[in-house]
Amino acid sequence: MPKERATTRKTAKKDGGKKKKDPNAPKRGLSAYMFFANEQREKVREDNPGIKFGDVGKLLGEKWKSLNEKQKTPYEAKAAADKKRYEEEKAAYTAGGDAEEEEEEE
DNA sequence: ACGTTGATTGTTCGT
DNA sequence: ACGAACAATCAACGT
Repeated sequence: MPKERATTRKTAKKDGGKKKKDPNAPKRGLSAYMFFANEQREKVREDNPGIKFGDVGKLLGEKWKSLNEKQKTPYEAKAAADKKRYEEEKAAYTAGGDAEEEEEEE
């Protein structure tokens, strides 16, 4: 079973991240929801003037799933495109090794 | 080979 | 600035 998610990951930790697994930290790409929210956020709020995050968030989630695969397609497509972006970092991250320039000193 | 985990992404709103 | 519900992700790692 899935573990409970309290949604409290560490966002934007301190710069002095000391315990990171990825040396280059190839942040993954966005998620379909991210794109979906990017477009719906306006619409949702527009339909619910005065609505707050708590409601918008739930509203968004409901609609998100309400979409047909076809409707999510554009979002998924972006997600995939974004993932591709990440793929790049990951590639460099994996390729990295010794012949890679890296200026990260503190 | 398979499964788990962890890390991450963006929105809104308020404090 | 960040935290929290909302959802996806999915790549790397471990066994």
